[in-house]
Amino acid sequence: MSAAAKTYHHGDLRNALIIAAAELIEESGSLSFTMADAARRAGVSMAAPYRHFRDKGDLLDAVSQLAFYGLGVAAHNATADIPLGRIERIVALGHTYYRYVVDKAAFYDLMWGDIGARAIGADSFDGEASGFLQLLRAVEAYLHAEGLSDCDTLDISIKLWSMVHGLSAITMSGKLAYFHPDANVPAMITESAHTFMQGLKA
Amino acid sequence: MSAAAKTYHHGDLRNALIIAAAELIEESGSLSFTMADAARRAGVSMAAPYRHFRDKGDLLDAVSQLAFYGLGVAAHNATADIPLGRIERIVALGHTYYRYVVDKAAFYDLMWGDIGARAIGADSFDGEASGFLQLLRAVEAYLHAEGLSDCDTLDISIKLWSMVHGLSAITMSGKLAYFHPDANVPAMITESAHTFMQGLKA
DNA sequence: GCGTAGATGTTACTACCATTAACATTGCGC
DNA sequence: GCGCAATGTTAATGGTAGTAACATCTACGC
Repeated sequence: MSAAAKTYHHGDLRNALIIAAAELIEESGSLSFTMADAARRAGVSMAAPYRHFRDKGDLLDAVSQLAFYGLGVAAHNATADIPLGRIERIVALGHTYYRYVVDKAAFYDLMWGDIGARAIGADSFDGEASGFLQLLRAVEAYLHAEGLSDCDTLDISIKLWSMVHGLSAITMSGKLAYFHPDANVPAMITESAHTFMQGLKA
Repeated sequence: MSAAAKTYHHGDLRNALIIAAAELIEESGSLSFTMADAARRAGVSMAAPYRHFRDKGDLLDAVSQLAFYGLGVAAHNATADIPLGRIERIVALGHTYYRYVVDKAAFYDLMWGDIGARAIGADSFDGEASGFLQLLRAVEAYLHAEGLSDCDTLDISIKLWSMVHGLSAITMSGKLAYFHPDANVPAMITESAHTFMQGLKA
């Protein structure tokens, strides 16, 4: 059916609602959109969403997965031409992560905030699209190339991820600017990765 | 007046509300308490809080400051007997941070979440109680003791903080357990700090 | 084809919550 | 002590999440 066709049944309301919610979140810069807004944007009544999502949190879960997926895609695109084994590939992943957090600031809370609530349904990490999987690969290749094969890839990947996540989170919270207004965060990400890798060799 | 005395005027309602809100947040493990709840717990009508706080966000701001203050106190207590200049002092601060985030999980969103909203009123970092100030001191002393005086104390402190914050945040979000269920986070904090410092010397 | 079961939508609630308005009490400066 | 500003109270208002009862469509067995 055409986009303009008005049928009693929407056809793909579930996805339409996810997209509507994502748009509302991006536009408003917060998670406080109303179900009625999302429903209106999808062109249905305000009760219709409850046929597809138990409650608002359930809808937010779905948007969250979309956000994680988007991060994975961004990571893939950003590193496609950088050879495995180079630290530049790891650094590029870090920059992409930071950029994603900054650009999609409103998604941040959705992905990482609200501890416990949406923590369980973490299927967002499955599959090739997972940004973390890409980091694991890049780290593994780097460690191999540098003769650090006895290091724990998973352990190191998590530590690198934490560094970047922490820097991104602190920046976005506004606290960083409070005592280091002119911090160059991407540069710090690059340096941190290098310093850390240097420390591994010692 | 005694605690049980019922007077028309509460006497210290502002602080009573902050404490009530903090308790409700800890008990429920989320920020979704109602103003009516906080007011009831403080023993006043549901409209009374609005004489002291513009809205709920304003009350949350106040609780947030309390949370930061508590972190500073915890940091101070945890490092009192560890000499300045030792890396152990830095590591202890990291462990304290992590522990605070885990123990007061519900405060996490308040302190770091909701990007932009409460980001501006960052007075939480002022004064001696600030945990970050304590980190700065510990890092400065360590760099001096190790003959790394040409390093930028602020820059390194922020990087160390980010590492710990990232690890704490990722752990609390539940995502870490998804692919590394038996991760020993405190150990990772210790190792990260050592590896990073080692990298500085290279 | 056709008829019906279940999926999906709709309208019309309910209950709750943040916030405000109008009114009451009280402590403090003069 | 007097009067006013600060602080509380009760009673709306408006808005939102979620539910119930009813309507329409779609898919599938026959």
